[in-house]
Amino acid sequence: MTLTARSIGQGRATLAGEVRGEIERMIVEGDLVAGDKLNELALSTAMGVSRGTVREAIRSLADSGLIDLIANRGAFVHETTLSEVRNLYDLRGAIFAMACAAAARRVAEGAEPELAHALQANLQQMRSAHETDDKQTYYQLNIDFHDMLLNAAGNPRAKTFYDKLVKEMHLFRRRGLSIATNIARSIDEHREITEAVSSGAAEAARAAAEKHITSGFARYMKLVDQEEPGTA
Amino acid sequence: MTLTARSIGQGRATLAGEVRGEIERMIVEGDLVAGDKLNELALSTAMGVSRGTVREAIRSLADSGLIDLIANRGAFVHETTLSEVRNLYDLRGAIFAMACAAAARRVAEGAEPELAHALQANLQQMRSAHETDDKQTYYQLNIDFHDMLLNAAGNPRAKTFYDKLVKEMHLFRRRGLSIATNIARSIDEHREITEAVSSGAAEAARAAAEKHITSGFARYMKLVDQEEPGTA
DNA sequence: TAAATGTTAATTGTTGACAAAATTGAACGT
DNA sequence: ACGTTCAATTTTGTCAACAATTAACATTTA
Repeated sequence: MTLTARSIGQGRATLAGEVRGEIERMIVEGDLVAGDKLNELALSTAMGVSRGTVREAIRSLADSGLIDLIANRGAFVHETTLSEVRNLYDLRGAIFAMACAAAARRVAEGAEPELAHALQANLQQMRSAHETDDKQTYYQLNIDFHDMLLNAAGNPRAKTFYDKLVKEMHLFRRRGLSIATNIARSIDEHREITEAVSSGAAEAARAAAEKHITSGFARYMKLVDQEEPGTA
Repeated sequence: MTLTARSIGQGRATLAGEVRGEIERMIVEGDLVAGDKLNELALSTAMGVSRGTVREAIRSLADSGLIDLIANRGAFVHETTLSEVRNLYDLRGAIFAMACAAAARRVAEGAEPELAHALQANLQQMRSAHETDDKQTYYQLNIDFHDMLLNAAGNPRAKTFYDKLVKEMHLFRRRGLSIATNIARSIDEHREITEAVSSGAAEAARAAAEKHITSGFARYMKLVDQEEPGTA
């Protein structure tokens, strides 16, 4: 592969950074699946860079949770177990709840004059996307909704970690399970969050956000269970 | 420096892992302070390993938040600002609250038969350490208390992240501020958490845990403020 | 003097080679 | 067949050298 032009995205001032992004893409897009081994030599020749550079990229990815490192044996795409998914949902719920509470406080302080309007707009678009059954748009709006709140919380560290969690959860979304289950219910939960945040009610926002993630997990579990019963 | 024998701590199967631990120690113990530059060559000759190995160690530390990486300029010990400390406290509170709620649920399920007793014992020891003004012991017991709860939550990922946060917060604890302020109050908050978790009351445990971290932050801020007013 | 420019030194980025460890698989015996 | 031993091969860990970038300093010029 030749390093493409679009690679000039963000953390890519250096070659290793570019390679890192490429490997991450391979994992997220399913080129590499859970359990796969990352062969340093193979990757380096495939990408036309040196082994050391690939090695550096892999090391940098390891802490993100997408990759497991075993000394003298190599790097493997992390295999997320069902119990880990539960843990990830718990963590994500905790972060998101905290972020929504913080966002609500900032709204109350007048620090986020645009937020209420933006959330409301997103909610409306989501409803029409649902009506027209536009999954693609719905999916993006859903991401945007959570991003807006995370950004409004004014806690960049929280956002970074949240994004990591979401990325890692995608690793488990292999079996083609559609994420979108019970959309109507999910949208209503978004409405609750929007109202609480917009009115500056921190505790209500926190509770609504936590509930949203928790029931999201429940919806997901239901899907998994009916697909492969008795794996829990 | 020659790599000491005690280096056989945890992530030390490989040389780079050992170097990483050594650099981390330097940062935590104050050998390297915020803003300091990490010179690859200097470190490598000092430790008697190759530059590449030091480089790998530094890269691995970067994601932990202790170190900032700037392309073509090098690695610097992260300078934690006051607003970042607030963010870290918020995050830590969210994780700890979630963990305590999870621990309470596990107690309710009978999955943690030892926990209530262990927490109670810790509480008692803490009280006597406070009476005899044994700061060293108190400090360790405080760490143990939080560790027990994080472990009981059954969420290793949460514990890892929590530990990272605590480590990063230590970076800000330069100016010799004693961490132990209003110990009596802190112990009473521990009692609240202990009671909620022991009785399996998840929501109460969550609230008590969150309050504990929040008021810990308030106590800390009071100290900082009276030391250098007008920095917030 | 101060700003701009050119030159040199120091430091990071990248690479290829060598050493050590792990995996593979064939030969061997039971 | 089955497991064990051990050499051959592959793969990772470490190192030292080279290239590219940045920082420091002297020199020129307005």
